[in-house]
Amino acid sequence: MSDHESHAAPVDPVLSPGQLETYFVFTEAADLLQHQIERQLRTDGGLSTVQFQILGRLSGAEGGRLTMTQLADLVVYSRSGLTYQVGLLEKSGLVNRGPSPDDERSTLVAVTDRGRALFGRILPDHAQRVYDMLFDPLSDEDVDSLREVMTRVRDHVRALPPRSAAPRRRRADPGPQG
Amino acid sequence: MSDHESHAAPVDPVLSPGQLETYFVFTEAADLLQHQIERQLRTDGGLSTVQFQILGRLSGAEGGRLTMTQLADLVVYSRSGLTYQVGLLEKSGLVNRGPSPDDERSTLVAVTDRGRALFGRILPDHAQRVYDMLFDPLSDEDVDSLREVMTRVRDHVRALPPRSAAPRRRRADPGPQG
DNA sequence: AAGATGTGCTTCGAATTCGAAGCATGACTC
DNA sequence: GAGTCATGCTTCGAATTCGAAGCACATCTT
Repeated sequence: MSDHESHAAPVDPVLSPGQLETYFVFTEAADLLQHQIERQLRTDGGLSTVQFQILGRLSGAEGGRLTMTQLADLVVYSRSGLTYQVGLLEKSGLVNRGPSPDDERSTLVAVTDRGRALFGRILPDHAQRVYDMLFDPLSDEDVDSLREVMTRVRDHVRALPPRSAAPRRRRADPGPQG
Repeated sequence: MSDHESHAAPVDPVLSPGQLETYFVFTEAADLLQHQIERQLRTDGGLSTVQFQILGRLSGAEGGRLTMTQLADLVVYSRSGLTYQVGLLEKSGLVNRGPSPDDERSTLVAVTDRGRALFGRILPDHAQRVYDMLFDPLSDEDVDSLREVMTRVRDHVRALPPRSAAPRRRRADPGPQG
């Protein structure tokens, strides 16, 4: 034990006990919800959560279509994963893919009528299930508070500089001592 | 579709607009956090989130050991998935598996010293990262509120009757028609 | 105490996931 | 307008995921 407390003494924990507990409970609850939802959607409509989200985002989008990148960003999914999932949906006739007039590189994904119909058919049951799991035990104030807090967190995370997000080299980086 | 509006009239949406928005934002934020954390842990300690959670749960457990089932339940993971992950951790010498004295069927998983060491080494950075992402934009009251709300949700979901949870046939099921 | 039913874990197979690499188009500089 | 860097998407390979089925032990019933 040669710790004659130099400069770094008792090492303040970065997270207070309350924060740690909050983090754990948040994670646990989110995982539980996620698994239940996955199961429900699969059973009820034969869709995975991502597929459901894709249909939902497209149904809500201007003109019912979005580019692959926009979609990947909205549903928080990898590009390659999205390619795979959209491929499945297209095979099932729930979405279409076509070239973008604006940008020759882009692919526009659009919901089909069947896609909209399926989404509309599934939504009520899904909403009911979400209500039973998430909102049933919460008051209106709880919901408002939760929305407010999570919105702030989401915006904060989205605004954070991507940690190791230079997979593609950045342009002429002036560097540390530029 | 011979729906000549029978008893079910305008179909009140199950979720209010506020609830729907809350659900979306919650999901989005949780997914964002999850992805970031996954990446950070992988980069920083060579572990997946589940592996990290397993080490954490074991480190915090009485005697540093738990059965596979207890562990699967705590980290919210499938049994077979846990078998796989624990197998990986064992290969890396971070945990041990052994028979349970109480129940010959059970397997007891225990953290090794190396496992504890690794977990302890990784934790601070992880905590810092969680702070930056989740707690930085929140006040103390926000954190308290979030913990309280999520605790209620977690307990509620845990208490719910498993929806389609009869993967193994139930005992002498009288069946639909006796 | 034998037979039936329940529980704990692993194996197996099929589907999904992601990052890295590849390919094509766009944008910017000189 | 050729060269260079940036962006959008897909392909590829390797790793992970889950449920169903299988195996072994435990518990309950008669």
